[in-house]
Amino acid sequence: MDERLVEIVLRAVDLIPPGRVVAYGDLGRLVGIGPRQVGAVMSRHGDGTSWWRVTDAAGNLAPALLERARPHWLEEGIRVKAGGGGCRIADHRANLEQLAREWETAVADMSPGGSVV
DNA sequence: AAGCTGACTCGCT
DNA sequence: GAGCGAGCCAGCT
Repeated sequence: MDERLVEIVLRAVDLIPPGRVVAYGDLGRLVGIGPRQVGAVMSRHGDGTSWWRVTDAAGNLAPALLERARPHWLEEGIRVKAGGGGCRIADHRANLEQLAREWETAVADMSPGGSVV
């Protein structure tokens, strides 16, 4: 796992606006890696970012994380599914095009001249 | 080197 | 909508 890749992933997470959510897969497609790799990065370096804005395609998270994420969701006005599951990602999915744009800018800013992905 | 594991996703039932 | 299986990529034993 390239540290550089880790950074651009974390940048992408930071760009997700409060009250918005994206799926691992979306993030993965954005930066050019697989969904599980996004999860792997988050697992190792997720602390220090708004990791609760990244869920699986169904709006769920690993059980342990669900507990910690819920307060954040409530605070940001992200609706959660009845039954204590995850959040309603379908109602809060971030604008991926806009996210992609901002992400490119952020990455370009952090690494002038380097080749990404 | 072979196998297991995981903060995933998709198609089928 | 929920349960299952297969595909997926990296990292660790």
